[in-house]
Amino acid sequence: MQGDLGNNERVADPIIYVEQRIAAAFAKVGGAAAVGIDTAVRQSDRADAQVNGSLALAKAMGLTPREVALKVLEVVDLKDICSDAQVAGPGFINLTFKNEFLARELMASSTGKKLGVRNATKPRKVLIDYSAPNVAKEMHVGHLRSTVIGDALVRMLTYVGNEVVRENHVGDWGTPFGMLIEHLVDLGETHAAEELSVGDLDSFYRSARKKFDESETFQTRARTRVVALQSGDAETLRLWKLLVAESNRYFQKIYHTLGVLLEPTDVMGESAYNELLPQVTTRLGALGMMTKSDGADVVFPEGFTNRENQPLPLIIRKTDGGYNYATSDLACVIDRVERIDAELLLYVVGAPQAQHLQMIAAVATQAGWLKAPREMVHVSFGNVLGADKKMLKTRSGDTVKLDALLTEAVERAAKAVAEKNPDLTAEAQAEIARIVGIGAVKYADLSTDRIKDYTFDWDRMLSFDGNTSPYLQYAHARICSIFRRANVERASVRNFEPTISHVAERELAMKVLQFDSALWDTLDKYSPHRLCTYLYDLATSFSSFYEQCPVLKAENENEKNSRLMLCDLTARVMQAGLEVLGIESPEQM
RNA sequence: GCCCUUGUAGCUCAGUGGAUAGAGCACCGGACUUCUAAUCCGUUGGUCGUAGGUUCGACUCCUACCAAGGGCGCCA
Repeated sequence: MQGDLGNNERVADPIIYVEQRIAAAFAKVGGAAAVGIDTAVRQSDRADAQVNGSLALAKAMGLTPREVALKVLEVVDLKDICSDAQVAGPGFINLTFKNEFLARELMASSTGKKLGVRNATKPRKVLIDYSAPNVAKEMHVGHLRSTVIGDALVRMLTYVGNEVVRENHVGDWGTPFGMLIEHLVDLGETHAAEELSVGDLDSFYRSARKKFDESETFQTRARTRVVALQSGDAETLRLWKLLVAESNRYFQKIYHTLGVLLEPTDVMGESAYNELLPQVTTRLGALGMMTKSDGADVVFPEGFTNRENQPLPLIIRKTDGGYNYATSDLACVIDRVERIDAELLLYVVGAPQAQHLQMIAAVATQAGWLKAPREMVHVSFGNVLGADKKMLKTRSGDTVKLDALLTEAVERAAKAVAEKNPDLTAEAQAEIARIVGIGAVKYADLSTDRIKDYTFDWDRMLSFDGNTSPYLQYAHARICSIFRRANVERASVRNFEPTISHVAERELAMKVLQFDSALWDTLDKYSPHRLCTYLYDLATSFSSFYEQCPVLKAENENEKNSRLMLCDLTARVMQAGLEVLGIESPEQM
């Protein structure tokens, strides 16, 4: 996925800006030899940016890298951009940007529509499958990552101009519903609804399970009920819908607390694909892809083997004639491609499903349902671990309920707020605690590489030091505070072209201008932690600036306005960055 | 047995084929009559799991091995 300049948004990142000129210079110097050479301009700790292409090109041209670099510098025109461009070390070109150039780029970012972020070159219709809780089961910590990562991707993809379709693949069908409905009948609808509406889904499920395990007559009832459900018995469906509705109401409550965009209309439960299931078998049959194996209808996609090194089947129709999740997932692909016409299908699903999803993709591709440029991507993620390095559990060994987890987050944050800022009203404290607590949980989840497991640690995620959301939020709040003190409207400084002089101003300016690169880099890999790392760097640069560069007591009016402009832009980037991660930015803390 | 993922400082984690591998915590030492010290600045700390290979150049790409976790036929 690529960014584009065609949205009236001038590219703000000086590194991207200079890249085009450098590439042209390399082509001029190297001619045919330069084709395929990486001329990318990169961030550097020795200068504002560095160019490495000379080292790669030298051999093909029969010159030393330094000679190539000198030739490139002869050809390239950087007068308006760089104050310095030097060959260094074995043949790197170190670039130093003019402060006036940085100031112009800051203006472009400040007055642009999206803080310098480019729109997608070709906006796509993107479908995101995420969250996926189960009806009549509590949402627990296992649903956290899918929900939070999926929500962040929705926001980021939307921000750069894609059309995003959210789908919550709720587990609302299957054999457990026989016992759940019978349990509902036993309790009486009113009482059952009460129990479900207070969110005590686990005990409901456990009681049903217990009866099922202990009573043969209950088992028989449950099995009969499953048959009735699948054959569309009206009364059974009515009871089933009751369960689904109560559960969805509860999920929505959690989503609201968590601050994710999922709505009831985004629910596309497994049951939604029931009518498509027979079509999956007939279409695969018509394509000649299905074979009988041990009584079941299966497809053998290429490249998958089992324990005995035999071809591994994807079971489409079980020996008993029933369908399973593979069938349902294939129906999903058909629906998403043919009805919704999504071009990119994102599955924000745990890593253990990798092979299953690969098989689904393989079969769907072989069947001709998934054709380039349509693509299916597994956005996989690892587990949430406790301090013991095992799956996070409560002290008593139960799964951690999401509801309880979020409540505790806000409580812990409230304690910190009360301690640090007791002068605020109770209402203000509660609101800040909510934003900080929820933000901390989400940020902890988003800020490490999603592919890895991560260790859940209250103290660390709520700390104001290090790569945490409170630290980022604090940077934002401090800026808001400056404007409150100055009694200056934020918007009034946005057209002021700043003068960059202090080294800390420069550092901060460079960081602010990298928002676009950071966001696109994040989208490129569907890895929100990259944006987190950027925002943390931005906050660090700001904190350093804040220490060294007085704003309200600047030496003169120009310096003061310059710094106010830089502060406002920093705050806006921070706020926008956090927002696409699904995290709010309080104005005071 | 086959396949996938992970392995970086005492701990938690970043790291785009480029120069001297970076943060935070912890440890030690500094800075509040100051725009929020919920902060900042400095010191200490590394066989990048191991061994080969590709390359001008490897934490990064390839191969093998070691370790941890996960997956591998009718649950979803």
